[in-house]
Amino acid sequence: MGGGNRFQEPVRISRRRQVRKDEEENEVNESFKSPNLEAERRRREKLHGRLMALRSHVPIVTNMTKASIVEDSITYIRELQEEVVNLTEKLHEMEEAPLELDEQQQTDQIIKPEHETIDLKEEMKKLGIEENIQLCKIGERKLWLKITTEKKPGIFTKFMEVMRFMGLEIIDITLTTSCGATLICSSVQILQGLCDGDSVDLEQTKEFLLEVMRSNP
Amino acid sequence: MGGGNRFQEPVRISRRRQVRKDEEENEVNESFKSPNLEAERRRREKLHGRLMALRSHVPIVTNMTKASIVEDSITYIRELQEEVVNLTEKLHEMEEAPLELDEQQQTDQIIKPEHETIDLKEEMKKLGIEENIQLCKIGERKLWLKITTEKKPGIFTKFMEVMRFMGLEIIDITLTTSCGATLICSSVQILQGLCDGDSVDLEQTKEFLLEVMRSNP
DNA sequence: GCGGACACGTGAAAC
DNA sequence: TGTTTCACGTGTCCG
Repeated sequence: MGGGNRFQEPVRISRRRQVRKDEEENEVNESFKSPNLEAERRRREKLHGRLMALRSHVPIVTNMTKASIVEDSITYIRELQEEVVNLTEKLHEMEEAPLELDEQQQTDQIIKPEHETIDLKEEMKKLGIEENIQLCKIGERKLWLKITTEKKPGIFTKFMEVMRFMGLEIIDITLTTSCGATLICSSVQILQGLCDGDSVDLEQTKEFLLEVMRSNP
Repeated sequence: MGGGNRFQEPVRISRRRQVRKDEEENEVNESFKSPNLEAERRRREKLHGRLMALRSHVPIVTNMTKASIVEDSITYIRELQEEVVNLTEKLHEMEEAPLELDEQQQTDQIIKPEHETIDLKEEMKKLGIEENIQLCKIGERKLWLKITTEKKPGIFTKFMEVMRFMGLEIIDITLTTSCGATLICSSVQILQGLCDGDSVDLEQTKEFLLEVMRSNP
């Protein structure tokens, strides 16, 4: 890009307009026409100020030119929008746990990576409690599990005992209690047993966890 | 704001310039001067296009005018920036767990809401292990605690047993294991005991947790 | 001197 | 009515 890089300084110096070259030659000459002259001046000034303000809000400016300012601001807006999308995505990823009970149906569809998902909701309903267990195989020797149950003291301890007994090592786990309900999400590493050839005996794991749920410590 | 709301349509119709009113009167008249006429035209066109593009990237536009477009885009950029800040803040809040061990010093300063923070790092160091316990009172009957320790099987179970024994109800808890280390963050509700008048016996809680750390199940 | 970028003053249109 | 915004053509600067 060639030409004048910097903004051209206004012809007038102060607030009031200064005589231009034309008017210098023949001072008042015809003077006349300028119904909206100053108004137009103010308008230009305003737009100029806005553009400078816009420029000050954009971190990276390739060029001082007006078009470049607007262009850069567009790309910046795009970057910001994408960043917001990514962040909310990440946030929702981590917020998977504190879902409302009603929203679980959605989760059932979203999280179904490799293997089948065992949904015991109906079976739990027969027992009169709103319990729900989901198991997913998310890797060669990794499981993802989610448990919703009533808040019962000691159930978490028993859960941990079962996990340890089954040779499942907790990689990470979150527990949240709200309104008398408990939600547990966890990824576990399979240390021993449970492996039947290439796959994991999800049924056995389910049974053990069910036992924990049913027990009243 | 009075005047022309919509952008004025260009005088010329097609690509090539169209005669303006001045030139209509006396066709070729003097024709002459326009060394950069078309260049200027292209420049205006470009800026106009950029502004329209900018407008298309801003969801809320109060007015079609140029200055308004720029102004709205500024406010939009501000909103986006603030949103990004808030989201990253939230994200870091939730990511408190998988902090590097070296970064704990920062956390010690950041999270110090109401009561004193008990840092046992030196004491742990004497024992030759990189263990760290922090307790904070975050409410009338609420504690926030953070434990970093070696990854030892069964330590989590024992931790849960201690919590239950002390009458501390887990509100929420996260456990993360990485590189042989375990990080536990949890908020707990104080159900019974532990209360000494208005404050909580953090020392006693600390001792119990310390016992869990030292035990080798 | 050519091309790009700017401020300027103006007529017209929209409200 | 007047005010506001626009596109236009021009002079001018700079690399």
